[in-house]
Amino acid sequence: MLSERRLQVLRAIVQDYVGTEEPVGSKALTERHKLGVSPATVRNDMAALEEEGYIAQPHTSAGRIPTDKGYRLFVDKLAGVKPMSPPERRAIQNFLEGAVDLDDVVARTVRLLAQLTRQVAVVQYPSLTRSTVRHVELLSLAPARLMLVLITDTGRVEQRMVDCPAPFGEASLADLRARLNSRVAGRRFTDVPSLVEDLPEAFEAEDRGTVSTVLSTLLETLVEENEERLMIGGTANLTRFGHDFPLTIRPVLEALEEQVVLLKLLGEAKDPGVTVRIGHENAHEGLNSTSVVSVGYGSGGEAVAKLGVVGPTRMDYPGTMGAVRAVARYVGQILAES
Amino acid sequence: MLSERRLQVLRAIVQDYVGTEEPVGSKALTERHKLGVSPATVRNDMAALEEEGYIAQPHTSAGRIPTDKGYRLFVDKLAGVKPMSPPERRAIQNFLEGAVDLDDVVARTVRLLAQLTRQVAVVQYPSLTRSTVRHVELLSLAPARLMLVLITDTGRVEQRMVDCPAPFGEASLADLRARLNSRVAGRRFTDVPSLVEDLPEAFEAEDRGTVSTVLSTLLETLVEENEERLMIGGTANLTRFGHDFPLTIRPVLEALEEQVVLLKLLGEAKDPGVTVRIGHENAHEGLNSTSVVSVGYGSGGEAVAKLGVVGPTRMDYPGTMGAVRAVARYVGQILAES
DNA sequence: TCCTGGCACTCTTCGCACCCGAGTGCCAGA
DNA sequence: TCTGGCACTCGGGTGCGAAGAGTGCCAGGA
Repeated sequence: MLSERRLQVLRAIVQDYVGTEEPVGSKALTERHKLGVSPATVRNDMAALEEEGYIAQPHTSAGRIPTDKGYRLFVDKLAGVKPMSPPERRAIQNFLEGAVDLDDVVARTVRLLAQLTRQVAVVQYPSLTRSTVRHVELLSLAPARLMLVLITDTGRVEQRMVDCPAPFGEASLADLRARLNSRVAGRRFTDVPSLVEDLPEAFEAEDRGTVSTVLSTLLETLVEENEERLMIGGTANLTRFGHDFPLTIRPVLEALEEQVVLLKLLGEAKDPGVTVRIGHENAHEGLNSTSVVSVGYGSGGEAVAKLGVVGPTRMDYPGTMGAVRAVARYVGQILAES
Repeated sequence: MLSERRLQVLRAIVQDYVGTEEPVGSKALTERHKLGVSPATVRNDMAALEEEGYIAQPHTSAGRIPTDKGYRLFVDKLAGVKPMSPPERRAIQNFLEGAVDLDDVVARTVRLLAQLTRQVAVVQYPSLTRSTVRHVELLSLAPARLMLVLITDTGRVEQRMVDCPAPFGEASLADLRARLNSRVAGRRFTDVPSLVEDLPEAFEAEDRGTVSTVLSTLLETLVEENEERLMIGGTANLTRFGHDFPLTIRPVLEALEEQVVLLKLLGEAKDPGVTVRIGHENAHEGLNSTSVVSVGYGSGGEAVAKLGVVGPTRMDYPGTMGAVRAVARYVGQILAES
């Protein structure tokens, strides 16, 4: 177990390194932090911390920088979440309240997060699977062609074309629309399949094929998780990454373009609170020198999607976590109101 | 007027510089291109080209690189559009045909363009203003709350909330829905305002307020050009920009995040064919060292939106123009089919 | 037992001088 | 009008030495 002072030394190293972006030495540490001990003592502590794998030196005779393990300890034990100041909170709220529709909410959230954290922001659209159905609409586009429109309680709209096996009359269409809505409106997505199972039986034989097709399209839409979209912003902040960054930035940009990777990344965060994945803790190789700070957000008490930021492992964790948490909270509120 | 040979020299300089990314000297030119003259002659030609502002040297005693003006001449007079090869065409078509909905079409187009050109691809969603209305749907969410859903012929869906000044009965709603659709379905957006102008008069006095509100929301949605969205991809290709690129890449990333800037950029291209904007021809400062190759695309004969790529001024113009043109053509086909 | 000051050692990072080569401009001659 | 030759320029790479930052270790003191 590390002594209290050694933990303080680690904390100081992390803070200084995050601030200066340069390896921090024993002398500089004692000057900038009131540790009450001499550089020599700090050197001993540093040697111990290095032994344990919390810090490392880029080359012999350079200062120390925290390792992933060091950041992990820092995040878990040494630093809390820095709450947003009241003015910041008001600014967040004001900015989000101007949104006119779901796209706008997400777009504003991305910009806000990117600005607050000065990092790359990722916001997942409210997921379908955990939402409830607000309304299902059926439109006849051609004799044997329907459009299915699904509206969720988070204001999201999905549409699908349906090619009917047989022509479908306007009366049947109205009937189906009414029955469908009376059964599923207000219900959770996961409950829908069992609720509509026996619906074809209520129709004439000639219409059953079409009804089944419509239903299966609806169910497909409901479970289509890979359709989950996300929005990214603040990529310009990647340029603050480091000096050697042509090599660093490229895999990150590539990873950010792979929606699958990002969705998986956000999905991994299971905690109710803010989740931090540091460096190699990220499964994706291109993100091995980045940290991901993510959190779930939702309109009710329950999370329907995730949002977060991606930045260098050398980031201001308390501040970033605070910003992410605050934004998630306010987005949830906005979604609940709309 | 420049002699034929000098134009050839310029062409050779552009081609070599695009290939090698290094300033090209007179000796190297005569070795790599069969100009039939000695380096000394080429030097004279180069001096003339430099005098005219088509090329420049980064420092004394370095090779020459083309200026924006030089690229402009190259694009206008010295190089055509390189057509895609049949296999490439087939690949494009196959890739786009797998798309399931409009979002998917746009997403695939972006990826395709980025891969083909190895540059940043920008695709604007089919614009509302030039489209026609396929269907307008009205849903009652609460006694005094409606949702307006607008479906366009390009498969795009827009939804808006409408807060009614007075409760609106289900019968009135059906009436409005029917009248609205009979008037505007299949019509162009620009014609809609005059078509619905007198609609409130057909309703009872108590409903007129609501009808007007619905109509004005609809009209707002139709003209809301700033709502035009776009999708960006291939930003990782920015890392191939150059050596000094921390400074170069940043303003580009920032410009790419400003949708307004990009929309304006694409919008500027008025030509029916492929438009190329080189370096300082781009109004936005951050894009002064990039070129934008863009073209309109559409489902019918008419363009409904734009797409293009953003890359360094040192790019393969013929190839890029060919790829952009081909992709636009096939996207148009796909949209027409759906 | 733990902290401290001192000291020798290790590396990296300039700054500087230097050379080399690519490329140029110009000129005289074909 | 083109060509070959020649002197000149300048950026990039290399080698060396000094400076500086930082470390590890050790012996002495609370």
